[in-house]
Amino acid sequence: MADQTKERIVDAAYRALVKRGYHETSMKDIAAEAGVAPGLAHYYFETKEDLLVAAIERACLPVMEAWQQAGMSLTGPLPEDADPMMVARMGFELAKVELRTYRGLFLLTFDMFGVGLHNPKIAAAVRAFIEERRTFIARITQGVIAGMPEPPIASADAIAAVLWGSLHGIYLQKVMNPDFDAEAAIDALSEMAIAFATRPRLTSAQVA
Amino acid sequence: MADQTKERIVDAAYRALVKRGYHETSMKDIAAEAGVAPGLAHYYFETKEDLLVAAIERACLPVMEAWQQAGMSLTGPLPEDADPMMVARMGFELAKVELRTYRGLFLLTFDMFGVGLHNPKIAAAVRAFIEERRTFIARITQGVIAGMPEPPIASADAIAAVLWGSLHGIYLQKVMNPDFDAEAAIDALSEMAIAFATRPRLTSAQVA
DNA sequence: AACGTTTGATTGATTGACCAAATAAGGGGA
DNA sequence: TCCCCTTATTTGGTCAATCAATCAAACGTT
Repeated sequence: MADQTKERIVDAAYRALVKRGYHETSMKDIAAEAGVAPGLAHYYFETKEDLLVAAIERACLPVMEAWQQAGMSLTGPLPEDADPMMVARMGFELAKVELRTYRGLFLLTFDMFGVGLHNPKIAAAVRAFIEERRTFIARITQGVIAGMPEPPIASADAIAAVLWGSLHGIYLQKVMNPDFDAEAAIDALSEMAIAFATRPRLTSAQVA
Repeated sequence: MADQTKERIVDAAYRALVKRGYHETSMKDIAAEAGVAPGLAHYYFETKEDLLVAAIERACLPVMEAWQQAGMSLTGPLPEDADPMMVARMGFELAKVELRTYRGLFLLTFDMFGVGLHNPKIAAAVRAFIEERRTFIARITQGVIAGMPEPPIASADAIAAVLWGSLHGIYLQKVMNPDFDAEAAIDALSEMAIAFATRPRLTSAQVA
C-alpha cells in the first residue's frame, strides 16, 4: 500500500507539473492532485526538487520501453547484428513518434532544464540526463563512422552532441509552438545526417 | 535623466536575472541592484515579465551589432554579392564567438524559454524570438540550396529549423555544463552542413 | 504651481517546509 | 483468539519568509 501511495504521488506530480510548471505548482497542489494530505508528499520526498526528478524518471519509463522494444537500451549494448545506419534511421523515426506521443514529458523536461539553470540539485540531474542520452547517441555514431567511405574530421562525441542538440532544439521549437512542423525538421535532420554519413570520398577540390 | 533611469533598471534586471534566475529574482532585488526604490521598477515596467523581455532585448543589441558588422542584419537584406556558403560558414564562426562572449545572455535566454513554457506573455515573446532567428537562417539556407548540385528533399524552412535547433541544442549543453566542448560541436555541425550542401549528384544507388 | 519622477511602506496572498497528533498495520505473547 | 505494544503511514494545521503589485506622499525641475 505504501508503494502504491508513493507512486500515486509521483503520478500526480507529473500531471500537476506538466499542467502548471514547476514554479507554479505547490506541494499542496501535488498532494491535492494525488488526493492526499499535504504533509504526505514531504514524507516520501524531502523536497519538491526530488519530486520533479522522480516524476521525470517515471515519465521516461515508457519511452525507454519503446527503445527496448526496438532492440536498443540506453545503457545496454547495441544489437551487434544490426547495421548502425539502420539503427540511426530508426532513432529518427522513434524521435518523431515520441514527440507525438509524450508531449507532456518534453514539456516537463524543458521545465527541468529551466529550473536547472539556477538550482544545483536539478542541474546535476540535468547533466546526468544529457550525458546519458548523448553517450547513447555517440555509440551509434561510432558505428556509423566506422562504415563511412571517408571518416569525418569531427569526433563521434562532437557529432553526438550535435545530434542530441538538434533533436532537442527541434523538440523545443515544437513545445513552444505546437503548430511547428517538427516531423519535417526531423526528416531534414535525418536527410542531412545520412547524406553526411554516405558522402563519397572527395576527389580533389577541398575547401579551407 | 528618466531614460537613464529606465536603462539603469534594465541593466540591473539583466545582471540580477542572470545571477539568480527569473523565479528567484524579485522586483525588490532588481530595484536594489539598480540602486532604486522598489516602486520605481513598477513605474517603468508593469510586470516582471516585461522587465525580462526588456533585459533580453537589451542584451541582444551587442550581438546584433556584431552581425551588422559582418554585413548581415536579422531583418535587413542579405549582402547580394556574398556567396551564401561563405555567409553560412561565417554564421557558425560567429556562433562560437557569441557563446564564448555572451554566456549570460544564453543563460537568460534559456531561462526565458523555461518561463515561457507556462507563461503566455513570455511564451509569445519566445515564439517571436525563435521565429525571427529561424527566418533569418532560412534566408541564408535558401541561398545555399540554390547553389547545391542536387537540391535537398527538405525545404529551406525545415533545414533552418534544424540549424537553429542544433545551435541552441549545443548552447543548452554548454550552459548546463561549462566543461562541454561547444566549439567542437559547432565545428561538427558546420562540417555536416557543408558536406550536405556540397554533396555531389548521386549516381544511382538511392536508399528508401 | 504643475508636472513627471521617485520613494518606501503596505497589502493581501502564497509558499516550502515542518511537526505534533491521529490512524493503521504488523508482531509477539498468553 | 485476543490484547498490547511498536513501528509505519497519514493527517492537517502552523510557520516564518517572501512575493508582485499598489499607493499616497515627497521630491525636484521647469
